[in-house]
Amino acid sequence: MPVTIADVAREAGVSKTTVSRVINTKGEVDVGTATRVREVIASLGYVPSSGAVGLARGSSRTVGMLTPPLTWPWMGAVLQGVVDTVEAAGYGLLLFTCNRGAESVEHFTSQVSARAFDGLLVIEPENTLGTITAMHRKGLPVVLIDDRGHHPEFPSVATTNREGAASAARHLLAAGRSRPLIITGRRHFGCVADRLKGFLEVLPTELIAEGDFTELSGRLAVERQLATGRHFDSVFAHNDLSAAGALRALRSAGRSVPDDIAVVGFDDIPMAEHTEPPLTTVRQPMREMGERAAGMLLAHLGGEAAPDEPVVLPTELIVRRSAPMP
Amino acid sequence: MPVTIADVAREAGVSKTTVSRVINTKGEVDVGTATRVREVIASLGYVPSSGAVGLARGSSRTVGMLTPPLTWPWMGAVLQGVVDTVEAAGYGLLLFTCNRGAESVEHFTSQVSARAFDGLLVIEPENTLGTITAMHRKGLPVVLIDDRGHHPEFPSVATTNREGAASAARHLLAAGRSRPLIITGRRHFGCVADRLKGFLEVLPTELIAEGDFTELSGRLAVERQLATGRHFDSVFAHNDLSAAGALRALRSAGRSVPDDIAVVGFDDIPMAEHTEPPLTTVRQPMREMGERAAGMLLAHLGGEAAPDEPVVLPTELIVRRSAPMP
DNA sequence: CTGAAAGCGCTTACAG
DNA sequence: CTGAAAGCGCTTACAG
Repeated sequence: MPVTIADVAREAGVSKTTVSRVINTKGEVDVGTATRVREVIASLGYVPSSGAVGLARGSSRTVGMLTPPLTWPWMGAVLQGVVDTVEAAGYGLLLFTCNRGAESVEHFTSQVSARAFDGLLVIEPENTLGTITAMHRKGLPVVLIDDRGHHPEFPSVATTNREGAASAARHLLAAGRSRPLIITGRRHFGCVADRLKGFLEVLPTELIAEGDFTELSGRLAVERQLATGRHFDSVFAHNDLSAAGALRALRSAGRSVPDDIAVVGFDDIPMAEHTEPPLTTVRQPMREMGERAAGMLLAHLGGEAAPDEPVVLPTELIVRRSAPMP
Repeated sequence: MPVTIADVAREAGVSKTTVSRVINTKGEVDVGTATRVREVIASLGYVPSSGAVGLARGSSRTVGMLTPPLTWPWMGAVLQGVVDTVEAAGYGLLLFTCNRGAESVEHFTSQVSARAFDGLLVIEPENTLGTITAMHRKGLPVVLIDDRGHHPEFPSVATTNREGAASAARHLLAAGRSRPLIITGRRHFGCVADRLKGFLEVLPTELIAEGDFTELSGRLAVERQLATGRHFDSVFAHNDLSAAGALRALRSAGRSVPDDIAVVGFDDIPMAEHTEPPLTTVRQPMREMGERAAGMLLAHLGGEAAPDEPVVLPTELIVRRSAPMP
């Protein structure tokens, strides 16, 4: 039903080969012929079938991306960075999410989807790393975004978790805070260990509550700490969501931020500007991470060797009112 | 290099036809043969090439999605709804963004990408509607998400903008507010006209400021209104971002929310829970919209007739402290 | 229950 | 500068 290259060829009175050549501007073609072919293409509204092109060329000019839930507050930025980069290179982006746990990963792997893309971008695969590694070993180019501490055998891009946390600690220290409460993410994440280490090296404390990156866990951590009656003068939360929870708990308890207690988060999600007071936080360049990861994958597909060291992008301390400049 | 159906056939001592049959569980196959083939598939790690399958079958089992910037606060929810639905049906999702304006739409259209998908999901195409309509007329199934007032010739899913705004007005009225300031989005959006109308029918006012859905525009609208000295006792913002701006401006000016001025937003983005005070808002079921739109497209691809009326999902008033129950 | 062969819509040496 | 033909990896009537 749709118009094919054969239709164009017939209409223009040339061979399919010639049509293909003008489309891909490959090899010499008579200027007159080329114009005529182009006119026919336009008038017929011809668009090459990507399936056929991919089959013939042996590549799909598409990259896949496997993501955690898209409702995570920083996913939009990463995704935007990836899409921009991929699109600018004339590639397509095939999106997968592993919401439904291991089952959906199986699905993902064995689906026709495999080989629908030339390379794969992965964010925080959790229980997926084994599968991904297997695919990588079979020859699928893979780049990991925001490695959380599993050091995979493929390239990855990360941020300076340790140094970022250290900068938060230095900031609090400079503001005269000496008894911080740390609200971590799940301990098995590599980034959590790094942030903990970076912070503690600068500003040691034994007030450490394990959270899970949710607003609720931040709120609970502060409530429990207040209940113990043990003094603290600041909070360092491992992400902005739990920092927002901490802010809320402090306000409910009648503590003033930052006068009584300063609060620093991590991520700089859009919400961080809008909490009360606005949140001082360690910014992760999520969009840039998406761009870099996509760029690395594309370069690899283009034949460049993959870097064997993880690419590490710098964090930046964003100072707002929850922990102002001293 | 990768293993093909021919490799499997050879290894299992059968024809490609038979392999294809066991993969697609089509036609009768001897149980023994089937098991053997499956073993070979597993041991070789064979995965069909989606390009070849699509070419042979004439469909790609992939849907495309054209989106505005992914950093918009409610995009994650829509996208998640779409991905879940599409994945559950065994389809892939190809993501496109029209960041770079008309040029990127051209690109999008004429790219190999066209025909890489069987159907297209579109959010708020702005200047793209013409192109999309043309593609639709050529036979591409299209579903529009969150129609903003261009009533296209293809199916769409929307929310009850008018009734949602009316519910906000009734809520303010019940709380004894009679002088609202309305902060709209761009006037040429259909949803803006609907929200304006729905609100004004219940609670007329001549205090109307045109905004553009940004935090800044909400802040400025309130600042200007305060500068005029004209009294107002509430704000109805056409989205949560500008409502957040309004909250900030009111706080800076020393006005108490909700005591002096009640504020109601629209959308219920994740941030709405975390403003100070938390925002009363008209919730749009973004995730459900994504699910429904994807479901409609899939059903259409499956042969069902497209509904000729837009599907309209109900909004819901979420009451928080910025405009509490009377 | 199974296979040989044609065909899906392209690209790419190979000839000319 | 141009074309005929083979081939990419599948599926699908058609025969048996």
